[in-house]
Amino acid sequence: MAKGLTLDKFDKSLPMMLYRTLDVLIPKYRAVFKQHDISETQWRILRVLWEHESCGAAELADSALLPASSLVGVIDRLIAKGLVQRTPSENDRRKVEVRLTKKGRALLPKITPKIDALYKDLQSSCDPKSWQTMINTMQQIIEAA
Amino acid sequence: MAKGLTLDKFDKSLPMMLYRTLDVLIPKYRAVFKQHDISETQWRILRVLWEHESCGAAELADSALLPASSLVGVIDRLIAKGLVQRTPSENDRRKVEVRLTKKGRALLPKITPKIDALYKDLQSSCDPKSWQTMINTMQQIIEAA
DNA sequence: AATATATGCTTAACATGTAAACTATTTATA
DNA sequence: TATAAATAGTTTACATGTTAAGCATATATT
Repeated sequence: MAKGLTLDKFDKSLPMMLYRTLDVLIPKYRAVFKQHDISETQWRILRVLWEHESCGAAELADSALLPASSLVGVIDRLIAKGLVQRTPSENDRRKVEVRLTKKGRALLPKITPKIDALYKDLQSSCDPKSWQTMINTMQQIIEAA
Repeated sequence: MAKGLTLDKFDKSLPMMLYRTLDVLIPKYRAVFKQHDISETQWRILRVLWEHESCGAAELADSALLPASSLVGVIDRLIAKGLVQRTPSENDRRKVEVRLTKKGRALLPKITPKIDALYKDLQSSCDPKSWQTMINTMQQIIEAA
């Protein structure tokens, strides 16, 4: 809020606080991803595939918090980079399976430690109890919705 | 997370929780804004202008948490709807002043009560102390950044 | 005053989000 | 089984985000 005007009630509202928090966190992540020429969105895909060998598009979109229609282009670009591949499913010919390539899999252990370090650092700037309350309260809001 | 796969550590990470929380909140807001044919982004602009008669573009972008380059198009579309106007500043000819039109100002009291009600409802689903801890912890993260 | 630098906004190119429609299958139902 | 309905993914059109560059004006330096 360097030059920002003040509208206290608005500024401290939950949506604005969520946006603002992301606005300070994501650039830090992006700086890491940029070193490996991927976007934060692309990272979310890779991160899911890392733990789930093969995913249908719907699962993948859901797990990475991407709208299905956005996923298409993101996967296209990951394929162009040789990080994932798309295979039509055999059982259900509507489905598509997405999986990491060797190159994609090789990328993850290079990035993950940096991200983990970043996260640990972030977490250490907060009281653990407050942190947990923050997470739990968000979880509660999500579940109540 | 209807169909979402489970990656507990990832799912509960702060960025993902922030995204997920926004993902449940923003659609509720959008439903209100849609009734008045504006987007959530446009609303943030109007909301700021409501309390600040006339804003330079930089202030406005900062206050509404929009990148300056996005602001241009958003303002263009708000002008097309007749809700705001752009006036070149007299003192500094680089600057532009943005302000509500009569129509724009008239829109606000129609939307605000619905948004306030929505917010009150949201807040009532949480323990006030937890809520405040959540907000404070985010504020702390923002300031630490 | 002349030049350099900074500032404020805009433009451009591309990635992603949003909403709705569309296609090809599959599954359910008459 | 023929038809309707649901599902999986894609496409489209448009709004917005991201990054970098561009342009005009203003300010600082010499």
